[in-house]
Amino acid sequence: MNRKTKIYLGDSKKVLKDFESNSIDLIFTSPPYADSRKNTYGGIHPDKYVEWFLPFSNELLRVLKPTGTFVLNIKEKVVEGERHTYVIDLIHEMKKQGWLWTEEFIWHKKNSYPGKWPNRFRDSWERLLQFNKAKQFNMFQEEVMVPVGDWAKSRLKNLSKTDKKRDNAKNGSGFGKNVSNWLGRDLVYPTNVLHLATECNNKEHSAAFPDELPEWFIKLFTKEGDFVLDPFMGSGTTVNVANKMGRVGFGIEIVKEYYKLAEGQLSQNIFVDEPKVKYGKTKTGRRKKIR
Amino acid sequence: MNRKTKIYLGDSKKVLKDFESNSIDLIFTSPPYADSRKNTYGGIHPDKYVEWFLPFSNELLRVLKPTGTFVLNIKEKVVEGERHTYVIDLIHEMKKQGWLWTEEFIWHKKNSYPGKWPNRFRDSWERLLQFNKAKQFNMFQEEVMVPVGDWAKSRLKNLSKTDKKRDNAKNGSGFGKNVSNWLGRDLVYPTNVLHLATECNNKEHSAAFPDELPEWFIKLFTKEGDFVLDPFMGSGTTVNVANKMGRVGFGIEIVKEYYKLAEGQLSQNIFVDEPKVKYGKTKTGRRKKIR
DNA sequence: GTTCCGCATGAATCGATAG
DNA sequence: ACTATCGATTCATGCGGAA
Repeated sequence: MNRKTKIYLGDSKKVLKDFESNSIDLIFTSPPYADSRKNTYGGIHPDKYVEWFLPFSNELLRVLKPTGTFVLNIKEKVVEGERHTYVIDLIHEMKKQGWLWTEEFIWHKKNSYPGKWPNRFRDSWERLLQFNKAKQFNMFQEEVMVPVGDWAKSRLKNLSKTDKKRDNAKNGSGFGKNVSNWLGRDLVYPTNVLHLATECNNKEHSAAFPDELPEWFIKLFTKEGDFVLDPFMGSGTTVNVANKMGRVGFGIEIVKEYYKLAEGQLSQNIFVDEPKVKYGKTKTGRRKKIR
Repeated sequence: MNRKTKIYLGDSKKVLKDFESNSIDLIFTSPPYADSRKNTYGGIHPDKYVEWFLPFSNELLRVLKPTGTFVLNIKEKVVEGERHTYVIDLIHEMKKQGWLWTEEFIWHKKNSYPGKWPNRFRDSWERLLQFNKAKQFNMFQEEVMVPVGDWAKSRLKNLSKTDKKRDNAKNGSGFGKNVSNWLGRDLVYPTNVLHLATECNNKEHSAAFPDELPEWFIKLFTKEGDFVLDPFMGSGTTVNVANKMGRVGFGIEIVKEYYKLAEGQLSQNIFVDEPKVKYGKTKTGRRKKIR
């Protein structure tokens, strides 16, 4: 198997056929939501969502290592005043395929989409469903420990951002690794709620999640050199982060426009890794803008 | 119908038979969790949970007003390394009964139960499933507005405590109503994530939730004089809070020990409401301790 | 180089209007 | 009647320009 980060343009169901069975350590993805991203995959109707998704999850089950983990970022839409059931239906059907539904993490979004309606408040959270092939899976809990106390969450957020910048400036790789060093001590294990802000940077791909999201799960479920897959790559956040963290990232995207975005991001990231542009201000600035 | 707060000792399925149809404005409850509170209703096995719960929800559907709301606090247990599906199964079955699954709020528990396991982190959130009989239901959004900005959550917590105390000292009822006045302006609507601490006050009933939880939903879904029902009353938090807020509370509990707890709490609360003990420090202190 | 302020902008949802 | 489109609503965040 290819040991270098690589992205593919095409349908995951087909592209994955060339992937070896039991080869991937972590699958982290945020598939197109029902009725969103209409250009992609023809825009899936909520009632057809499960049926549409199952062929993908079946192939993902095959390529995942027995010790690997599949983290699915998803949230059901409101349809005619009710939460649609396609997500909980999907859990049932994936269990039938052989997946274990190990855990449900919550992404508590600090800045959720605004709006006011007579019958509901702003939706401020998304599901991060953890699936596994076996009850024994790799989990490196120490890698995601956080400072103790009330201030932990906001502090961590600021820390990780600052830390990343400084770490990038110094060696251009493995950002976030040294978070613990900055605070030094009194670390505790986190919970199953992640409290992160969405990012509004990415003008060209609206559905991007913050780096911190895949970063957290990559730290938790993989070690350096492991294989990370995002079958609905989008603008490539997961693959890019995985690559920066010294993992081997694989990304698949069917929309050429998004693929190109990811390609640009990734090549830039690799470029930054080269010694000669270690202090390249222009590149750094531009990378930041495109994210 | 009885217009005074009242609690019943018995099985909700039977007690509710005497309740009029379409009479309750809000049902807020945290039923015995699967395999928890084993004395209650014989301790329900996760695999039997849905089957066990449906007769209750069917009766609740009957007594709820068409404009009313049912808020169900629940979280699935881990069984053999997996999250059990009885909660999502329950959503399906309740929809078949005629319930609308309008929304899923998250209770993000600030101080979750401690512990460490090799394959999962501490569970730090619970579901608050909102069900309705009709798409048009009462919702008084202005009653739960919060201060803007980063400081909102911690600020609100302090505010509501102070406010409650001062409000109680002055007139002994309707705590929390004037929260907005203390800050004065810049209030925003909240989201569907509630970030509250659990309370460990109640030593005698382990499954108790904080006052703020029913308080928030009572403010949101009812006005003064409305009827609030908790068919799995436990130590009586919901009924007690409802009563303090000028609503008519109905509580049903099958375990005599819990019923007695609730009875003691409630009589104390009513006692406090009487003018002559307006400044009774002892009573206030004790009530606070027992919650 | 800071800090401060104004402004645009979202994985949204409802209800009304148009076809 | 049923579907598609559009305007109104709302707030945390990051950006750019100004002091």
